[in-house]
Amino acid sequence: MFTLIQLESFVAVAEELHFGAAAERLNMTQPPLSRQIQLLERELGSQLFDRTSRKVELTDAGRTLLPSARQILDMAIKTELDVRRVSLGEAGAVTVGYTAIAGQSALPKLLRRAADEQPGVSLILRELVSTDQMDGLVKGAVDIGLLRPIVARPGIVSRPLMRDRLVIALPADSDLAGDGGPVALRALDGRPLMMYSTAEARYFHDLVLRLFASAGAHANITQYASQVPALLAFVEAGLGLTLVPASAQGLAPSGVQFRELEPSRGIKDLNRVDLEVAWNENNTNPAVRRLLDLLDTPPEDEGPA
Amino acid sequence: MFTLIQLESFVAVAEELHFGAAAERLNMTQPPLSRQIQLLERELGSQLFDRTSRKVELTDAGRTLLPSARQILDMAIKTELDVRRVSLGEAGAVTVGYTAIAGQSALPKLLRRAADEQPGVSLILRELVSTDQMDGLVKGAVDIGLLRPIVARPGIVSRPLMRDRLVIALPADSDLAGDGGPVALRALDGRPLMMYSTAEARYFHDLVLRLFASAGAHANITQYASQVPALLAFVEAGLGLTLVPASAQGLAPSGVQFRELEPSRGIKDLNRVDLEVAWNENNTNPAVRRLLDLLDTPPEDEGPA
DNA sequence: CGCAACGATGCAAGGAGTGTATTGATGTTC
DNA sequence: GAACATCAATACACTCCTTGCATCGTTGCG
Repeated sequence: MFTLIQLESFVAVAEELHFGAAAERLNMTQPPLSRQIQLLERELGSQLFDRTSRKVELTDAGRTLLPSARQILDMAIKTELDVRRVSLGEAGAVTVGYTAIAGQSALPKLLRRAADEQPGVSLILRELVSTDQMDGLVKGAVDIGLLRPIVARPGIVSRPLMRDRLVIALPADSDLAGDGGPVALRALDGRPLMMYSTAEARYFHDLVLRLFASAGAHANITQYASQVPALLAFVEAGLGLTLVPASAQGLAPSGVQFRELEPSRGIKDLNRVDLEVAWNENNTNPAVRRLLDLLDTPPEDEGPA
Repeated sequence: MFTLIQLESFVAVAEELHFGAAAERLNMTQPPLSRQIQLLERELGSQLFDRTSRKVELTDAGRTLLPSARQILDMAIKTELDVRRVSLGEAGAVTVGYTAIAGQSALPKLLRRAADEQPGVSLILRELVSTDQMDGLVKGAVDIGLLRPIVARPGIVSRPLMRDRLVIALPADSDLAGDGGPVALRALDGRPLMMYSTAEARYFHDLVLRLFASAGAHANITQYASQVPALLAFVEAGLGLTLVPASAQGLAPSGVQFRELEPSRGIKDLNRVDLEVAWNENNTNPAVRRLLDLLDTPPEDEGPA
């Protein structure tokens, strides 16, 4: 694993394209700078610069690294500032975890109410899959989780926040649209399917596959995305169809239409998308308590009437 | 500036909450681990753990650092894999920069066409403000920029991609909606305004302020966000109104309506949102050329008829 | 071809980091 | 309250790493 010093060295050379000038900028001499770059190249197994005594140019690998290097360094600086800020006794920090889907529904609400009613609270927002949120809640790294119901862990309490279901998103001119009524899942057999990325929305990925399997239909996945608007954009573009939470219909481009899943045997029970708010009962942060109170509403089923 | 090793040490202790177990996990002994944590605490000026010989607990500062530390380490690993991948001679990598707004319009199109017509190209996507994109184009860190027109730089060529304008987004029950015709900007005077974050959408932030100034109206900004869908969600929730590109109307929740800006003196010329594609004429990457060809379409004015 | 510029390499010195051994503090049990 | 086990912090010695100075080798330019 490389060091941040090596990344800084790399960025300086990549921007100056001259080892001597870069060294001067970093307040060091050229030879150790040269060696840091070589160490980095060895670490990454990649030549980062094509260089002679007269020219220094970035390779493809170097050009790939540069924006990421900058981003990592920026994050390191920002992180240092965040930690100092909290440490200096500013308003309590609350770390909120949310799933990709909660980011489209429950999170905006929480943000709104927090901004209105608790302007002094510093929210640290982390998009995490539900299992990682639960780990974070157990360990104290996450104060509040917006996650799907999973196996309870000792010390973690939760409460229903939202209940939803999946609906079919079709291109405007799809032959599957019919008269506007529910569509059988079997009718989706073999159609190009826009699917949730397993890294960011594994629950939905798995739920969709379970729905297909229960209907004996083949899920022909041709594209992945982690965000519902991206999936819907693919549908609008005619790349295929997808299943999204009913609550996401408000995000739809105009060239997308929605249909309910026909509630055949097995589908009705499977097609359930719950969202909970969870926290660690040993969490003593009063700002967390206050945020939880903001979310103290009964479950609601969202979707068009 | 801390080291990634220190972050790894911190994460291990934060997860184990026991220096001995964390040291074992890191294949080192406890005393140097203790010292790494102390160095990190000194570097950040913050106590990260409250600890005795019997208990180790995260402080607020520690809890703030933990998710960021994880993210930085994740990014470092991902970056290393990306660089190796490019270096191993896989299909050419193309770094595409895009503004927050282009991410809602031009980018999805590019992605679609690239996936269809150039499946072997590895796209590295970076959301950057236009000036940072231009810097990246000059330096070679960005191959293709999707940005607003800014002062040309030597060696950078550009081409119009999209032309747009701002429209008013109102809650469904707004008294400003009138009969559906254009609304004067003066009528927005003092209304709660949802505004673009300067960090991510400075151009739009500034354009909105210029429009207000030219109409002699006061921009009463009460919320910031970096993404159009978030701004529209705020409008739907009744928090106020906003100005968005006409092309974004397809993203609107059902509880939001749009009105044109009345083309009074000054407004018509100011209310112009252009998007260009730019690249460095010295860029020799053939994959870049091919992607540029995909985007070779005349300017179009997007919006409802 | 000669020359200047500049990255790479060799060497020495100082600094940084590790493990072993030990100390000091903290909870628990009796 | 005392004894004890556990465990983080500290001291010391040793090894490795990093830096700067000096020099070499290569590259473009005139």
